[in-house]
Amino acid sequence: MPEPEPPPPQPELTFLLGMGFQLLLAEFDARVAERGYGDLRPIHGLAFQALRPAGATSSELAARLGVTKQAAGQIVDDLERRGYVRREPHPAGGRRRLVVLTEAAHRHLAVAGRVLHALEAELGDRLDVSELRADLERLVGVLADGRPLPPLRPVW
Amino acid sequence: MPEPEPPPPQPELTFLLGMGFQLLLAEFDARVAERGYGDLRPIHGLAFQALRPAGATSSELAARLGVTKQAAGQIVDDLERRGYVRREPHPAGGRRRLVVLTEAAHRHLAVAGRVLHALEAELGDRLDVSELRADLERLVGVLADGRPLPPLRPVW
DNA sequence: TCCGTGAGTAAAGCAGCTTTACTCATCCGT
DNA sequence: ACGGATGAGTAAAGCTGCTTTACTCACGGA
Repeated sequence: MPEPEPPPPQPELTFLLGMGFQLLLAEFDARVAERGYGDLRPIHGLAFQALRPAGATSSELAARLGVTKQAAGQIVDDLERRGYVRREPHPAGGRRRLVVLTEAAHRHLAVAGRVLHALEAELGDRLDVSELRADLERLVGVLADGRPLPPLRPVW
Repeated sequence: MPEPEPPPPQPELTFLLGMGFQLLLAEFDARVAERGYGDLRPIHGLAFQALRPAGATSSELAARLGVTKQAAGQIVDDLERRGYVRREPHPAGGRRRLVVLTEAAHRHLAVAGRVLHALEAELGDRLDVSELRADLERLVGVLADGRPLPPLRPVW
């Protein structure tokens, strides 16, 4: 019989990472949606975190999210229409405008944080999460190879 | 001073999974591209794997990739134009057509396999990959909760 | 024979971006 | 004081990789 090419020997590490991320994020997203935030995608949560401490301009937001400033501007437009952010005059003046979170966004961050920690705690009952976390930190450290981590993006 | 919400305590597990996947896939993709396959995206590799043993109809391919049959049809059209697959009459007749891999696709699978294993071997020199793999298998098992694993998709 | 079923195709629509091309306000060097 | 250069923001079109809607066609069985 013909022997075309060796099959992947085990579940590939790359595959497992992707599948783990996909399943965990899906579960997180479903639970957050259950709590009334079905209108927010992961990128919105990342935007909230990027804006958390004191706000930012949409150009700064663009850099932190790894998208163009036009895309960031569209995200901010969308979030503003839905009451999650406000645009305020920028203290440094110029053409800048400071994008800041509203109370609604802070409430979402609090809920999302609680959901995430509850989820990790549940996982902690079934496997050694701290070992996994330590291994992943090493993996990320090795692959980043001294460079700063790029923004987290939809991958492909 | 106001105390808005607790900051995430550590690098979140979800974040680390996503970042690990993103970095590892990017490195894999770059190395495969260096070997002359810059024209193939991850979805094409997944399609090759789904078609490997004896080919499949494009509807079967759609199911395995988790996309509509129209999307699978477009992927097949694209791969056919570029010489990675052929459409043959289906032995079971009907309107079906069997999509099979050409030698070019088998060569790509062989190259991609070697690159992936080399990459994992390099990581193995710097961290305990088998422990990580075992942890990830447990994580995926817990999150899948008895259900079959869904197709791997771009996540968000 | 006719109908149901499932494969495949065609065309339009859509989300979420990027690219290209600008407008403005401020800053800095002369 | 002035004339760029710089960087924020906006506008509009384009693009990719899908989905949705709507068919056509071949076969299989009642």
